[in-house]
Amino acid sequence: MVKRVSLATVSCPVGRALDAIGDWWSLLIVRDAFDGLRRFSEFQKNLGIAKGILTTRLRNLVDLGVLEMVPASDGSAYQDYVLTKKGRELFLVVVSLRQWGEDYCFKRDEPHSALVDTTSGRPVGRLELRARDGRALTSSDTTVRKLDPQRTRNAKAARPSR
Amino acid sequence: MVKRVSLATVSCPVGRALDAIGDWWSLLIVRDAFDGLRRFSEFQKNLGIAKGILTTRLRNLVDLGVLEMVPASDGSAYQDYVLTKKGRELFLVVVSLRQWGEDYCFKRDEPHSALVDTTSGRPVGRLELRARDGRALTSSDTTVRKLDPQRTRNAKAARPSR
DNA sequence: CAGTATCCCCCCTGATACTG
DNA sequence: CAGTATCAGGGGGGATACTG
Repeated sequence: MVKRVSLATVSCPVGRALDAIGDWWSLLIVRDAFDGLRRFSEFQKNLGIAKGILTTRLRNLVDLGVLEMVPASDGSAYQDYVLTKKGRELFLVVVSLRQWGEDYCFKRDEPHSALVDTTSGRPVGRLELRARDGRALTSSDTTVRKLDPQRTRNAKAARPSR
Repeated sequence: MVKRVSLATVSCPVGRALDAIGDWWSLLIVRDAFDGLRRFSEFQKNLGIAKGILTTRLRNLVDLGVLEMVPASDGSAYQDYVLTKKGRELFLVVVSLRQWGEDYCFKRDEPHSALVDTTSGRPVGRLELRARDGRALTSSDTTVRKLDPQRTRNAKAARPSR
């Protein structure tokens, strides 16, 4: 996928992560994969995405190593798209978005889907960030230690100035 | 910001969250805000974003209630853009992206910025999701309990079919 | 400094039709 | 079903100039 600017080489991990899966559809596909969808048509129907776009996105995610193609579980001639380890480790990204969405993108009492612990069937707890010694941390307890003064993006990399 | 398709009304919190802050620049702006940037020019220089785009994005984030404008701390005639509570609670989204980026978007020994606990100056721990009873959970321990069979997006909401 | 205004291009997106 | 091919459009995105 060609982009205007590339964040693939910036020193900030957030930038690189967004470069990989920060586009409009990718995380939704990953979310659906967590929900058990595997087939082209399942993604297409569930997302309402155009086939061409879906093809591009799936290929991109496969190239990135987030999804992999495996022989279809139902024995058909096609492939299933399943999460790799790299893809499964996007779990907390999806969960963090889910929790924020639940907290701030719904009106009171407006129903939404919920993430449940399969063992107990009860909703999961809140995500937490802790210090090495176990103290819970919020944004005000942390700083980014920058390792170099490099700019956030690699200036002019994407397009020669006219 | 006008989009082709709107996810603002889907029942999945992930979709709604992405509808709000899932575009190319918004989370980068939020990340910079966590890093202490407040001024228009700071964002503009650090992101390398065009001024017009930045204006649009900042306004969108203010409209969403993620950022708010406050009188400039240096007494100048302009405004500072600071995170609201809603914005600060995107912290874990940014952290999850950061940790995934650190794990999968850098070569071995390639330097990257790190999030440190200000008190100890040491890198923070890993994000964790736990069940209500305290057990750590991974993606395979959870399921989404869907509350209605509504489609992921509101079909045809954005554009009448031709 | 902090935007606004304008121009323009390219790519993303979506729709439709087609193939094995 | 699982894509590929093709086309049209619209808007995101960048550069530049301008304003208070």
